[in-house]
Amino acid sequence: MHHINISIPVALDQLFTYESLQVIPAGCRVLVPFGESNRKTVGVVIGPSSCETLTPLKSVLERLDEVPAYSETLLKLAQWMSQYYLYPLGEVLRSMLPASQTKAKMTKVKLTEKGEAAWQEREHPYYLVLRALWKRKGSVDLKVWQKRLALFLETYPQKLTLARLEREGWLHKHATRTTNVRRWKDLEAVLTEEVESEREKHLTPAQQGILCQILAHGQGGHPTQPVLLHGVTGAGKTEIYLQLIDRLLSEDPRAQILVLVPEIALTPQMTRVFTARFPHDIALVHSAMTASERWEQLTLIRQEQRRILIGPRSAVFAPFARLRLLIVDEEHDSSYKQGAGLSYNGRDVAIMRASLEKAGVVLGSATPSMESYANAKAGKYLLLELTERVHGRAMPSISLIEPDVKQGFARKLQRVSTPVLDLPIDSRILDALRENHARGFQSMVLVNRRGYAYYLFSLRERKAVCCPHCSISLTVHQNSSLLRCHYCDYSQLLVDRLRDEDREAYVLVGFGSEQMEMFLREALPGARIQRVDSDSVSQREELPRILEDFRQGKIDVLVGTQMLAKGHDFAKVTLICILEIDQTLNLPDFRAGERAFQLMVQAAGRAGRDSFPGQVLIQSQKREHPVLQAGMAQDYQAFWRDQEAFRRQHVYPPFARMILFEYTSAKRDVLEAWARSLNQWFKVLHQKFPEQLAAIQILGPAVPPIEMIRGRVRRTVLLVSEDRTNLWALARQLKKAFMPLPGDLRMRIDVDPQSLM
DNA sequence: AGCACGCCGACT
DNA sequence: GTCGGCGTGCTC
Repeated sequence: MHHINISIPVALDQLFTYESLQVIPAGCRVLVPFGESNRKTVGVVIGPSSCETLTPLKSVLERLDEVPAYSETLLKLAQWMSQYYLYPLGEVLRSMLPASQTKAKMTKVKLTEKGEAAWQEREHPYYLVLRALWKRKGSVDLKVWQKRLALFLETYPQKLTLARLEREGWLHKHATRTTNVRRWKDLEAVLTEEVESEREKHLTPAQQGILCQILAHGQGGHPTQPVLLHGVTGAGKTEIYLQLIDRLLSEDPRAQILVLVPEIALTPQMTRVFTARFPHDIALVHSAMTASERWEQLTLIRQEQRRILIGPRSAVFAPFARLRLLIVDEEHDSSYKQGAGLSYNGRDVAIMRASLEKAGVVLGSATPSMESYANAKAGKYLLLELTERVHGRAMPSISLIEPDVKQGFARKLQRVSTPVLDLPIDSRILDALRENHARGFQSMVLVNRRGYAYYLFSLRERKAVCCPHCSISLTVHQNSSLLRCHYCDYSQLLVDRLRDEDREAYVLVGFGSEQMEMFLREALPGARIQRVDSDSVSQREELPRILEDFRQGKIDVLVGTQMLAKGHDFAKVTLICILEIDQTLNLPDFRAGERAFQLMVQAAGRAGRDSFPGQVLIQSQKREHPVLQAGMAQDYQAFWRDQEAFRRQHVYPPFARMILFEYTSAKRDVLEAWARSLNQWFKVLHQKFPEQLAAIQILGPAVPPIEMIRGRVRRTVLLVSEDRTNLWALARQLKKAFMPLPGDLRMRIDVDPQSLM
């Protein structure tokens, strides 16, 4: 009998020891009985256990991988992530494989025959409930089902529980078996369709120089240092990636390469470029794929049937056999940071993985994050800069226009469809749009928020109409017929909220993408206008289709949120209008300036890619703002100087590290009492460890800008310090000190938070 | 995080 | 008297 340590996906920082007849190597998944009910759970073998135990051990039920699912480096990476992100190892390991690949058991809820009959009979008293709970006949995941029930009872309060419905014979619970644990199976060598591979493009001397420096950097042993490739938009960074990959593959035919891209850039266009150059080498992962499709692509990488993987942040965990190079494109992009759960930054994990794999890593961006640029300046990264566009193409011009219209205006609710007196766009910008269209070119208009109007303002109460579950105003949608919360998806029909005579007491404030689209349709008669935001492109295939239509010239003007400014290249777009940069700058967030600068420069990068000069018009009342000045000149150095001073002065990243603790509870008084005990705890700690805490700022417990989300009140504690060691030590203490948390309190830890809201 | 145990209010 | 609410505590 062997004793082995196994990591289980539970919120516990400990390993569990099991018995096994065979020796199972580290990194293999196993099926084990866990907990009082011995529920079947997938664990990961960490190694042999040496310690003697007094209690009898349970036995491993089944070995799930012949060859470890987690390589040695992936296990090390998981351990590093667990430490760095203060997250239980078992949960980290689970997050590294595609969802539902590690679940052994799932509970489902199914209609009985009696239930199905009622589900189909309109007149049945239970028709409404059952329809709300089952979108179609068949099984529903228990958790999903319970959420649906809660939602239903909110509108139709009555006494209904799962147990009662089960007892009355409408439904029954059943557990699906362990069969959906994914195994690696040998794929037949997949035939790729014959594609004419595209020839390399000729590099400019500047590109050639960069390529040589990266290659030289990687020679003589291991390329230990990341490369930060800072190249203006249109400087041909992609071509450098392609030729770098090509050189590497001809040097080492078994080498594998990871290309990380922001989620939004995973369009057919992007993959076409890589596939054209390396027709038989591309594996691809993106969010529209099902778990099994991803699993299949990962298998191709694992079995070395493909040498290049393109994917979003989660691709950084792919089971490479021989990873030699990692490329992080648009490294500044905020989509590399996962928002919920284990909130890791794909770029940072990529750098750690590169170092563990002894592989090279190249970060590329036209607007590097201040974190990466600071690392480069400090000599931790090799900084390479491309300052000119290929083929001597001119940089687009950016001009700032101080609006001749009143901003922050409000409009009567009743006459929304008639032309309004206050215009959302300066007349010069509108003229430029008209003229550009008349000349046969395309334009893009960027606004900050989806929906129709930003919010509905009650004149009587002098405040915006808010979500009942979140302390945030509801956004007006669908030509002001619907109110929706962008945090919890709560929605309410306007007719349900106010009677007709009440309408006089409300006004609409702000132009969302939906209303901007309507406005432009009126203002630009004859132009074909399409809106792009997460409402209009909810279906997965829709965005690529719209972008393709746009590329083919079937659309004249794209209106949308900032997602338009990211990574798409359109040859005939010669005018881009950014209407609300001031609001971006005004956000109560120390990264506001960085976001605004990125938006301007990235948007400018979309304009005039081909042989037509591009123009960017920024509507702003802050002409003197140094960030806007830097943005207009597309001068990263000027931006850096301004923000560096500001961030150093306030000790913000990248000159300090941050760890954010968020505590939530459904009850405000519970949370307030909790905040007091946290304060007490910090006070005692300060007395005990004055030196260690001297260099750490403890901000909070504080009320965050959005105090309540999804019916849970929030408090935050922000730890800031330049002293990494003591910062993490304090965070670990704070995490441990109150475990387990009393009552319904929940804690979320966000290391290197992207947002402090 | 699940899941079971256990101790109190309101229904047949 | 039971059903079912959710606080508490454990998981090799």
